[in-house]
Amino acid sequence: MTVKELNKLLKGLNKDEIIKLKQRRRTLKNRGYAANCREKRMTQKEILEGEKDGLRAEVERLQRENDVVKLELNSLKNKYDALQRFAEVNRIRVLSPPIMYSTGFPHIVKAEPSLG
Amino acid sequence: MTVKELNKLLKGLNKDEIIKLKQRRRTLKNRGYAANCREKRMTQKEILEGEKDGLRAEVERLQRENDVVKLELNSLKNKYDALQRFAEVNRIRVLSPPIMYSTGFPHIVKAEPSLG
DNA sequence: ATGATAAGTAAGCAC
DNA sequence: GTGCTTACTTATCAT
Repeated sequence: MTVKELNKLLKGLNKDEIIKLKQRRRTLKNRGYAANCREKRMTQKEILEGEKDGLRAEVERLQRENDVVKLELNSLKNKYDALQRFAEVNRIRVLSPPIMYSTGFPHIVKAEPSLG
Repeated sequence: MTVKELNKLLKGLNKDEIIKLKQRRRTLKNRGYAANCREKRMTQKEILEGEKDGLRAEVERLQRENDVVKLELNSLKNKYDALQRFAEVNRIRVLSPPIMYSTGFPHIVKAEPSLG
């Protein structure tokens, strides 16, 4: 390939010999181009598959994250509901003053739900 | 192609003529196989890209869903905190009986937070 | 002229 | 023998 001009220096040849040599050089280069082309095809295919794998991993990550957040949400919903029931009980007791017994302390009508 | 056996019926020929014909048939078939192969390659590439697109869509869907759930979670956290502060106030009032004024009703020390 | 790519050809593998 | 795949060659296109 570095013989680019060198070949031309070999001009002391039959003209069709020169043509044949030039054609030979072209063919060899084409061989390289073809190989190049094939490799590029495979490379791009691998890239594509790599991107696919990356996306699949991302999907799984997001699904796990999603599951976690949904569990958190459910858990908090339960806590919230429990707290709300508890608050309702107390609000009622506040709005209508608690029954007083001889102890002088208000009667606890319902046990507190666990608040985690 | 349906001339499979028909070619053999044409056996009244120079033996190398027969070989040449068989080779010709093989070459033509190979041409078809090659085209087939190329088309398959392109098809599979398209399939791969389709799967990639599907996964990308899935990722976006999950991200949106994730965002929604996280917003829900945050919103509920706020509600929960507000409710908890409210409950604390009332719980205190319950544990140490509310101050009574001349009206005979307990004094509301702090406004209730909005409970949605 | 050089590089890339599509189509065709031939070699080799697998059934 | 048939079909598929790979490497090579050729034709063609763009730079």
